[in-house]
Order: sequence, then structure tokens, then C-alpha cells
Amino acid sequence: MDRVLLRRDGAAVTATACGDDGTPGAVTRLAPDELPGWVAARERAAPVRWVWDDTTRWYPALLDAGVRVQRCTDLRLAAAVLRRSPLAGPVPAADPGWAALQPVTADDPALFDLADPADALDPVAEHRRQQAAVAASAHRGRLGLLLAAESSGALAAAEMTWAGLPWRVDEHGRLLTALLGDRPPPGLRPPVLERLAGEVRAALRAPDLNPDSPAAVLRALQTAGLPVEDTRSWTLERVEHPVVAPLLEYKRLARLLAANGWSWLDTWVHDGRFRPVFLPGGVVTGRWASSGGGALSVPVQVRPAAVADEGWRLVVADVAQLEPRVLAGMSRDGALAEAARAADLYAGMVAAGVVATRAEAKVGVLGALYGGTRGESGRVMPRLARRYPRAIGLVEDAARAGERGAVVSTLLGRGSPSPRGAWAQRDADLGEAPEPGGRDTDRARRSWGRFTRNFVVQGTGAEWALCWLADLRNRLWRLGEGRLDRRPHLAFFLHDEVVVHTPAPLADEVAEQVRQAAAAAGRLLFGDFPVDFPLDVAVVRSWADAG
DNA sequence: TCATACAGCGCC
DNA sequence: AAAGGGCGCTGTATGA
Repeated sequence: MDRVLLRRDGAAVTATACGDDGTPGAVTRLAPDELPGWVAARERAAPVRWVWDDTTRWYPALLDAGVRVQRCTDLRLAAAVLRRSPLAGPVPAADPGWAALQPVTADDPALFDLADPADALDPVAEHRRQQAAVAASAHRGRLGLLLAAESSGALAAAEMTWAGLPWRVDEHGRLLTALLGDRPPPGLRPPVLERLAGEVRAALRAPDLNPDSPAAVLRALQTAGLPVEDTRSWTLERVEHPVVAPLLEYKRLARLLAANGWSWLDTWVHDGRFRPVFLPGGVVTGRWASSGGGALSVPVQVRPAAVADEGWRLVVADVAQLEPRVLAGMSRDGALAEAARAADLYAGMVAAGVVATRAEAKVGVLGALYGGTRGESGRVMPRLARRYPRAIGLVEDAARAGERGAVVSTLLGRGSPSPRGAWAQRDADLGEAPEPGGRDTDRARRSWGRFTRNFVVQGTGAEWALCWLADLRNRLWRLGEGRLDRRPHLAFFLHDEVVVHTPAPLADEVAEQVRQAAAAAGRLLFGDFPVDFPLDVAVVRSWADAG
């Protein structure tokens, strides 16, 4: 496939044809306003992979010009993966400028800023270096897939920000008013919160208490004789006192107001769209982060406001129990895969007689993934280890590796960071089994082991989701015609859930493609190993109607 | 006055 | 019911 590397050159853009090994060939110089048309023409002519320093610096302008590209290599993201990947071949380190490069946002003038640090980097050299690192890898298939998926994610992220999630300000406002009362002037509490604050103060005989101050609330609770050490909801729920009910209600509604109230609407919703910035690779495990509007934690409470346009639908799909399924696949644990054959993996475990109840299954699996050893989860673990030795062995190995300061890897080769801190330094220097340390050292060690245990599963889960998203993106494109936002398109992505905005007549076809993309992602990562990734798919007007 | 830390809670 | 992993965001509190 043709590779074309784009770079800025003063006011112009140069497009360099590259071989698969990154060897530069013919160069075309373009004025910036020629670029979209030229890219569109190349896209129409033949498959091409666009190579650029950073998708956030190139793609939004192309989308604004009505140009969608099929595939790219994002050198910034690829450099970040290769820098940590144990699977990368031995090549010289990248220019440290690549690690320092930050993504830019739409209102950021960086693309036309002469001081953009991206311009000091040599994308041709970095591309050759990266291609060499993949070519020299003992697992070039996996690593190449990871880089392609990461880059596809960057395209999908930019497209989702560009299209936005349809959001009804009127619906959201109605919801807020119903729960909080009318919108107050700036600096004042809405009526319902003001009333609850009064009830809390009365119950604690603390007329000046600010219920938004955890420290002040804690002092007031202790003064009233309540045996609490913090003011967390679940702590309060275990206490009997007249203040508990109004205080919990206050906290619930104050949270809604602060995180997703009227000022959230003013700030993040414009022209009927919520447009968060998605940051692919923003989390060490490979999950996406986001910036602006708390996109990855939009509460269920306000999802009724996400409503498809007139004549359109939302297709909402999520994977049930993604991580244990991924664990079954990556460890090739046939027994766990068998349990995963059921739509509900936990029910599958009960059916196989591993545990007595679904609740037990869930607590045990979560303990295996997160490193829970105490209580219920500690009691179930030995049974899981007996029945699912490969799966449990894999996460236990990852935990032990982390505890001795070693690096672990996802299926496709994303490496965990090296631990910081004295305990890890010493082990790394000695290159041998650690001496027993003090209590704090042991705690830090076990804590890092829980991180690496979870890293391999969460990270491989993120890889599955990336493959799903990348394939779905292309399937959706083929379903329609014209501009991206006139066709079925991705509108939101949340770790293991996607929201597609589609013309209503295509909704059922979209649902089918979402399922096929999930099956394809499973085959891509796990080949013929029989592990299912069943989806809950809903065709709805409002996000709140899914699930 | 500004920057940073912490508490708390939303999501997966 | 939480625990155990990963985040972002908001308010208050604190310290320069």
C-alpha cells in the first residue's frame, strides 16, 4: 500500500511518497488550501496510508474541508507505544521531542503557530525508525496491528469530536429543573439544594455549616457524636442519624449540579452537540482519556438528553464483561472461554458448577482482575484458580512480575511503565529477586503488582475495543454517502461501549455491522480460539433508552 | 492572588 | 456493599 508522509514546510505542505520501510521517494509541494483536494483525490484513486506527526494537527482541518481518510500512521502515538513496548525491535531511541509532543485541540492555534514544537521534529526519520522497530520485532504482526489500531483510533477520535454527540439542551434543562428547582443566579444554590442544606444544618445543630466542605461536615458529624472518619456516601449509609438522608441527597444533587449542571451545558454543548476531546492512548493501559466535559463519565442521570436528530437514531452497543472474555482469549483458557459462551459469563460459571451464585462469580472475577484478596473474593479465588488455571495463572504471573519490578505486556505489545521508587530501583540494579523490605516497601510492591495484574487485562481489553472501533468505522462509512455527518457515524466511545448516530432507515443495518465488527475484532486478536464477545445493541432515540 | 493537594464521586 | 485496577472533574483547603 502507498504511504504518503505529510509535513509542514514553512507555509507550504510537502507530501513525500514512502516505501514500506519508510524510504522517502517523490515529493510534492502543496499550498495549504490545495491539501484537502489533493488528499481527497489520492483517497479516491488507491488505498493510501497517510503518515503524519500527530492526527490532532492534521485531521480536523481535513474534516472541516469535507475530507475523510481511511487510514493513517500517527507518529506521536506510535512513538509512545514503541518507547515502552517489549516487542519492539532494537533500534535507536526516538528524538525525545516525540515524547514531549502534546496533542492540540480545535481552538488551539498550534497548527498555524510558528512555534509549534512539532515542526522541529523530523517525521521522515521517525517513520523509518518506527518501521525498522516493527520489522525487527519477533512479533511484528502483533505490534504492527497495535500501531495501526492506535492510529485508527486517532482518526475515529477526531471524527467523533467533529461530529459530536447530539445533545438536547432543553431536555437537560428540564431534567435539572425537576431535580434541583429553577436555575439560580450565579453564586447561589438552587432551591432544592438550599432546602436540603437547611435540613442538614438543623439536624447537626450547625447553623453556619457549609455542606460543600468535607472537612467542615466531618467535624460537624463528629461533634454530633457520629462514629465516622470520613464523609463518603457509603460511610454515611452505615450510620443511623436524621442527618444521613438529607446529607446523602444533598451530596447526590450537588454532584449533579457541579459536574453536569447548567454551567456544564453552557460550556460543553453548542449547536446541539456535545463535543468532548478524546485522547487515544491517554491512559497508560491504552485506554482513551478525554478532556473537557468529563466525557468518559457522563452520568446515567443526564443521558436522557442525548437524543438523535429528527429522523435519525442512536445505535448503542456495549460488550458484556469484556475483560474476563479478553482474559480467556489471551490466556487461551478453554474452560473460561466455555463459560464465556453464555451471554452472561457469570451465569456460565454458575452453570459449570464453579460457584454457587452469580454474585459469587462476579466478586471472584473482579478480584482476579483487580487483585482483591480479602473477604469474599479471597474465598472464591482458589476455586477459580482450580477451574481456570491458565487465566488465573496469567494474571498471577503479571502480578508477580510487577512485584519484582519487571515490565509486563498486553497481547499486542503495549508495555507497562517501569515502576518508580526506591524498591524498584534497587531490584532493577541487582537484577535478582528482591530482599524482603519494610512494611511500606511491601505495600508498594503489592500495589504495583495489582497495577500490572490489571494492566495486562485492561490493556488487552482496550486493544480489542480499538480493533472493534476501527473496523466499525470503516463499515459505517460504506453504509452511506456524502459527508461524514450525513452517513451513519461514530458519535461516542466509552471503553467498551459505542454510540452510533444514524439515519433511522439504516439503524438495523448499523446494528448488524456493530455485531460483525465485534466478531471481527475477536478473530483479529485471538484467531480461531473460541471466545465470544456478545453485544447488547439497542436502536433508540435517546441514549437513556439503551440497556 | 495563584498554584497545587485532597476529598469525593461519576464512569469503565 | 465494597473491595481490588484505570481515569476526569469540581469544590474546598492550604501554602507560597
